[in-house]
Amino acid sequence: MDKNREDQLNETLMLFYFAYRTFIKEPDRILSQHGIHRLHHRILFFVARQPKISVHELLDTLEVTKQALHAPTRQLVEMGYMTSEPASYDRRVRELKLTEKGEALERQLSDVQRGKMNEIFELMGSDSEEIWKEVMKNIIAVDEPKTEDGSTT
Amino acid sequence: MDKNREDQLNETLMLFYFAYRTFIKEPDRILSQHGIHRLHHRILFFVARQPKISVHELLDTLEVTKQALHAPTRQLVEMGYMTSEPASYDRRVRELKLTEKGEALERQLSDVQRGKMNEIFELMGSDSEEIWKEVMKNIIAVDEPKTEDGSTT
DNA sequence: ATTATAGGTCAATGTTATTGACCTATAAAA
DNA sequence: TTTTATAGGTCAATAACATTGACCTATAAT
Repeated sequence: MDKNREDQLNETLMLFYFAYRTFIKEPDRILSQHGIHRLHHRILFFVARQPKISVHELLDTLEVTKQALHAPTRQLVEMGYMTSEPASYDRRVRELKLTEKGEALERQLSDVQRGKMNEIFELMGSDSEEIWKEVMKNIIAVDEPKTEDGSTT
Repeated sequence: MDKNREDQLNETLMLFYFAYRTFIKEPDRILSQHGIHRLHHRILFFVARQPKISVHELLDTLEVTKQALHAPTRQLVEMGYMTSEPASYDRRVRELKLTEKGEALERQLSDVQRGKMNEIFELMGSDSEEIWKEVMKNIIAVDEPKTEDGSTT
């Protein structure tokens, strides 16, 4: 790989780091006003996307241990942002759902990020949205488990 | 904002989170084999890009306190990955530089990321690289300080 | 001489995360 | 029906990573 190409790729590495850091800055500022943190936002986000998600599914999504998830989850329930009720189909399973208060906070936090992405994609055109997503999907793809014949599961 | 548009933007939020997490996974695995961590990679990366960078410049780049930077920096020097020498122009300033051993480790870590990005951009075409970078630059731009007349500094 | 800058260090604190152990409740399988 | 597995909660110990605050040396600039 020639020097110039390496410099271009180094720029992408820097942009990835700086962009991610910037992207979570404002939500983190809002979270801290409520005495909660990044992981709380992630929980709120994924519970909002998939109401009645189980603790187990959330663990698999976030790739953390249940001990790491437990404290923030309990806090969110205690603060009235979320409920945790036994599932009718299996009383061992807890179904997590946002309350109206939780939905409002999740909206406030994620709207900052959705609004910024929307603004950029409107500025740059809808092709940019598809391409940006495709690049990100390709990055994630490396990490996905494969079956023995090489097909993705 | 209609429901469908919100769903599309939610997908971008998920992709950003999952892609960033995947992107640092393999370097983190290598780092842990050496008993060091994410911040060490960041230090190695920025010192590699800008040899003779001062501690102060590195603090500004990484946006951490000097107390947070200090331990990892000292470890990297003690482990023989980096040197810290007084600058000729101002003996208070320490110039950080990678040793050959440090350059090799930085290359090993960042090549995983550069290689992945290169592979994706080759697959998707050079337009995708320019567009992806432009989106990321726009995300970073929100956070940049502005002068009174609105021009970026 | 005084003040400011660059950097190093110690202490206290707190979040995020880990591994390991152990508990209850419930469901599924033998 | 007894046994085993699953879902979840909790406690403890540990550790990275980060903060604020305080204080120190050395050097440069005023």
